[in-house]
Amino acid sequence: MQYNPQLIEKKWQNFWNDNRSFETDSDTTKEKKYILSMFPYPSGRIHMGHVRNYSIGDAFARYYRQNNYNVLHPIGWDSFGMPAENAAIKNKVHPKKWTYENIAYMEKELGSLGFSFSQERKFATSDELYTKFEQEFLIDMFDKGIMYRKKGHLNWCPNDLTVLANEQVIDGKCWRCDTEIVQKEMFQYYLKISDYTQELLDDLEQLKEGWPSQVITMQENWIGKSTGLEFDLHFSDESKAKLKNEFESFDVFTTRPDTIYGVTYSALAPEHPIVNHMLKENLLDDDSATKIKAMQRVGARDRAQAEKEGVALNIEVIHPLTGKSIPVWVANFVLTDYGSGAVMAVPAHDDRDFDFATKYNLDIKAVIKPKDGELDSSKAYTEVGVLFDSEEFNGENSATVRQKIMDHFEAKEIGKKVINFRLKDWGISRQRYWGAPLPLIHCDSCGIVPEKKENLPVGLPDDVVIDGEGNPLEKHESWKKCKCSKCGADATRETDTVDTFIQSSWYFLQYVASNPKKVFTKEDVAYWMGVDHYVGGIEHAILHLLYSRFFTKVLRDLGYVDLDEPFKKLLTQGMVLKDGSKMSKSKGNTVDPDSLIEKYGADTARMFILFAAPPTQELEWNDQGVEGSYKFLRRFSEKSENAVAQETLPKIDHSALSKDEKFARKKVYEALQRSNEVFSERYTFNTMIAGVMEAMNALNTQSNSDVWSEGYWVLLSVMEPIAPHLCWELSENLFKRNNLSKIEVLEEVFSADSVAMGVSINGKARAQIEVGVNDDKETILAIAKEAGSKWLENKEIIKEIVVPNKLVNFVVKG
RNA sequence: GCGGAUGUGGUGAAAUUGGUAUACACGCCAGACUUAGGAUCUGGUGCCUCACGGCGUGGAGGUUCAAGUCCUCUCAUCCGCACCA
Repeated sequence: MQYNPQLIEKKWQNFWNDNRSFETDSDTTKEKKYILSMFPYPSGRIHMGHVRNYSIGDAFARYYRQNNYNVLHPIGWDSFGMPAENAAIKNKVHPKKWTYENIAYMEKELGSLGFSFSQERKFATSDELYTKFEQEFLIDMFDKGIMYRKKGHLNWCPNDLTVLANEQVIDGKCWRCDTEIVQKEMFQYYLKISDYTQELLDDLEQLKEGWPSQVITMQENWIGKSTGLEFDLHFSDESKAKLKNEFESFDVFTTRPDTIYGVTYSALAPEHPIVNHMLKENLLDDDSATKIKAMQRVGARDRAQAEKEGVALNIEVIHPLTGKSIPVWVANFVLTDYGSGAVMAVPAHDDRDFDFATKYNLDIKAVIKPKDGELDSSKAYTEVGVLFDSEEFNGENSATVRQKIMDHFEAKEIGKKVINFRLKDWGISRQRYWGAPLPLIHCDSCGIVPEKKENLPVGLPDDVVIDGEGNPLEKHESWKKCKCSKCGADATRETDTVDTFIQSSWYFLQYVASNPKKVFTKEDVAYWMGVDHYVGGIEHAILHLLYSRFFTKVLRDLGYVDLDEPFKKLLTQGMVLKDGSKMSKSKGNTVDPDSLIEKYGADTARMFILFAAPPTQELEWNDQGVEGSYKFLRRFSEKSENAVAQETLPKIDHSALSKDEKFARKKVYEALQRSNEVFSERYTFNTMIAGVMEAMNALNTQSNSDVWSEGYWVLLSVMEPIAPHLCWELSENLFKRNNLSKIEVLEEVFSADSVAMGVSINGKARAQIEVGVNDDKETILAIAKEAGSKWLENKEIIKEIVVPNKLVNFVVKG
């Protein structure tokens, strides 16, 4: 058949639409597969990353459908977020209009690729229904204290009057107007992810089977658990008086209690309450106060780059074990939001403390030395060693003594063992319009109360002014006005909307809803969750995947689901590159999917993208490679003329076939076998496609029409997940599509009378032999000796090794 | 600095358990058909060598009858985190 992708692709896309071909089966006794590619943001047009993402997911979905699974393969739109609002500011388009027009256009693009998505379960997260369900969860979270409000330090742009996310601050300036960002303390809503850190860490264990190890590691590091000692450092009486008796002591945390006798100073973060107290009460000289204020102005990001700097506060604390007095400093390298924002400093055994002590000429006191060898006093010794100058702990191993010292502190009730996490509570407030409003009400007498559930959703007003200055909701007086849900008095709505990561933290649950107009039920979740294959970019390794895991656990505890982890298997796809770097508009190295499809068709695009590299690896774009995929599909189409139309798999007497015919059948079933392996464990679609090509090459060397027909019966089924349009067309014409289903691997084609083996001498390949499959070891050795006689002459054979079906190795001497 | 990944022909890449390294494709070369070919088909194609043969999976060692695969060290590139006490 002449290959005309434009014609057949349109034809089958219409067929699939008209026949609702990819909806789920309501029979829940069937075994299920939930195949999900991460949903897209409706930016305007699809790019190659999308094509790769959905081609991988679609291959899984189609494969499992052929193998009689009940397959859920949904898609939707992650449609809240800043770009819509930025477009509104720039082009005066309403965010809603911009978003939904983009969705319509991109749906057309995705449609032209022939992906087998469920159409009935589709939604956009900016749909009011989705917001309604989400607001119910948020109200429950607020009631249970999982969502709370507190003051936090935030990036604030004084020109645009809005909070910015960390990634929107570039070199300390607003990404849009270039204004210097200030740290502003304001009220924010948070989700208590800190209640779940230990579980999020522990449950990574059950994901190790199905998730890439690097993602597990990244999450472990991000959660950042550390165990150590927390204790108070008490001020001397003199210092207490100097601080006007406002402070008795402050907390420090250390993971190195073994170095406790080496503490020579203590350091506070510039934002520490004691520092602020001293500034406020004018307890510092002008010069010191100025320096500290300058430190406070530097953002966290720049501080990490800056040189170590400090100011002596001229106050002192008492060492908890030795009773000696220790000076207190302010240091720019002490983190405000980790631990208590204060540290004990051990310059002899910590690089940072060493640098600081050297710069300011502070005491350095070593208390650990190497087991053998001398202590090098020109730098900090941070390895494990033996304690000295440490009173009762002298001679102990520094690693094992940590527990003992912590026990000692606990026994004396001057400190305790604590676990610290790097992961902080999730700040979810955004002072933005295009997001889901927090369903909360501020009432003068009742405080902050949730909206009544029957009044949900709290939707967005359409008539807003979006000019990039401040939160449009804040300026919308009539929208803000409401009644208190508790006492009925006049009240105002909360104007913060939520982080869009909230929407993507549960969208995969709403897809399982058997009635898409209602929120998912426990039964839906019990049948469909977890996601069997989750496909997406590695860039979501931390945020999205961690938030989704957290949200799932919260919904479990709120009684919505019986589920601990949402994603069983995760496949992180590699980037699509051109000329060695990531495709991007600014580099001008993009390839437009639309024009590719127009020129070669969707099947070629899908095939190339799966053939050029394994899915987890980076993919280097190559126009000639695309051409190659197209040529293969054209040949695949044209050669189908060798097959004969029929409705069942032809029966073939294998023993009556010629060598080439036997070989062709073997290659065909090898391709099928490889396809089963690839989908169940390896995901290397490139090798699966190579197998189909090999089978085609082998079919071409013979002309038995039964072998051809059987070959097409099998290969069309194997290729269908990759190039569905062509395969449906050929299957329809040849086999009434009876072959697009589970096909058993025919073992008989793998049996052979003889097998090729290699002969090597001293491990060096020398000859090839052909032996009978039933030949015993002696016969094989005899044949091998004959073949290798040239290299065995006048040599003594010391050892003979026969690896059945593979090779014979002679070890010789002389 | 810490953590992770990758390194194989001219190129993208195969090699599933330690067992004939380079499957499949791109490119290139030659030939056929052709007025012509950037179409199609056939054959060839790791490197050195006229050949015999030798060398060859980033590099150096090691284990083994046998190493791309296992071990030790090392180099390069990429990614993530980065003063987390």
